[in-house]
Amino acid sequence: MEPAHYQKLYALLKSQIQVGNYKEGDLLPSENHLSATYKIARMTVRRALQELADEGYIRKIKGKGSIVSTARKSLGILSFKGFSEVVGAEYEARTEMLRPPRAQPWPERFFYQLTEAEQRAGCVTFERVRLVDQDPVLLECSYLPNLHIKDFCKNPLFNGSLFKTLAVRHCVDILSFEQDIRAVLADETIAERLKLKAMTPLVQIYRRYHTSIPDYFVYSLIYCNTEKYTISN
Amino acid sequence: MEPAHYQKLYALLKSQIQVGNYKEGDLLPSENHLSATYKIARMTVRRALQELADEGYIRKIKGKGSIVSTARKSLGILSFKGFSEVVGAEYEARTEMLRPPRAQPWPERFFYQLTEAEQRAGCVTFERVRLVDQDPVLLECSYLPNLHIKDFCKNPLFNGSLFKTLAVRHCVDILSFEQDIRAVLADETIAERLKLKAMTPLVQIYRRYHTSIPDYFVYSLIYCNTEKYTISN
DNA sequence: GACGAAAGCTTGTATATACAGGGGTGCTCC
DNA sequence: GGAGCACCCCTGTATATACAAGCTTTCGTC
Repeated sequence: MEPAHYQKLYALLKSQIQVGNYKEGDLLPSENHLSATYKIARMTVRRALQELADEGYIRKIKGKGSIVSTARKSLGILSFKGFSEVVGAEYEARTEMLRPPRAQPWPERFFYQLTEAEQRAGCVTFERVRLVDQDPVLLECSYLPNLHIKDFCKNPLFNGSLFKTLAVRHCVDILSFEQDIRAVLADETIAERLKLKAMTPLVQIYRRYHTSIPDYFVYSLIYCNTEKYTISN
Repeated sequence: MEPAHYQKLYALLKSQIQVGNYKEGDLLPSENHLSATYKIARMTVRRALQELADEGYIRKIKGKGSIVSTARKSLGILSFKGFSEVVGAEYEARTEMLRPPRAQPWPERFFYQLTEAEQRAGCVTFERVRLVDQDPVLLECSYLPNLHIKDFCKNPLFNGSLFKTLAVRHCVDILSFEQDIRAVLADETIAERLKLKAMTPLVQIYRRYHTSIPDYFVYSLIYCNTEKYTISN
């Protein structure tokens, strides 16, 4: 069945934002303008804009218009926050690719139960470290079922972002996630990667991201050193 | 200014659900029925129901109706999940009040920056332990600014739930929260409360809950033993 | 020139109406 | 009695219209 008008407009505007045709701070065409342009009722346009606003793609201001806002609303993407003594300081954050994307079979005893289709497809996996002020504070291993992501390994990540890469190049949108959090002691492998003493307490996070494609999930295993910074979401 | 019709209907239905006039699984009156009862257009009713659905109070089913669903949608309330060997087992969860609610000044060096109004009002604080299968796994210290919560300390929590107490008795709704997560080693005090060895890694969570009252926040400091269970949200 | 009112844009709320399509009930026909 | 169909109630989508209210610009008056 064909998608509803409001869904088509929603998808259209969203993709334009993601690709960058509308940039952060830009004013979207007004509701009446969109209504006239696409020959649909204003209430239908409003419905599409409402969904964009709910997901944080735009911010609507009465009397003014709809403003594009890249900052997705509370999808709980990990971010860091300076702790106690360093509050207010400025950070330089950087991400390093430790192990570039490669197609391979899933690890044995994966941390989430995989469907048979996922199991068969194998996975694309890579490993990144995030550094704040030269300190490695986060180790992230990402796992994507090798489906819907043709040629993923052939190019570097779009803007250095996995989510943007999936959205722009593969039409896969991250909608939400579930996560399991534990506190663990660093083992030698991780201690070496994060340059810390063994037995340092770390936050370990298993994540399963839900996408706009039914039954297509993206997985991450994350280790965080929270001595100097906390994890916020 | 008077709230909009859809907001009034939204608030009315929400409170009826919270109080229990509509129970989980119940069918709400149909949109046309509500429209006729309250003499407002069906589209306006739909708007109210849409908000309830967005927040997970109801689940709408085409051709059937709106079903009340107590389980709030992903507000990220902490829940536990059995880990590896215990997946599938059944748990008996219990909460114990270690230190009952009491009004007192705020602790020195509180983990979130307080406004002057909050500082002046002082706080109501209490401490609870959550046990799973007799094991204490979570220690939660809650702090509420002593405003809008008259006689909070005089009665036990409604249904044992802080959020339900605030909603039903004080008309304060929890809308969202921000949190800071760290991994720490248990000190002696906490080790004793959670009956574990010192130096066990714990997940420490600072939370600030946003409520339906502007500038009114509820705070929690949480310690979790994640040896056997993980934290999900 | 400065200030203020008015005009003209925007989004927000509300209504009435229409039709599509899913769910459930019950009836008819076999 | 059972399968299938018709009907009714429900939510989903879409439209046209109206007015309220916020923001910006323009224009006119002082």
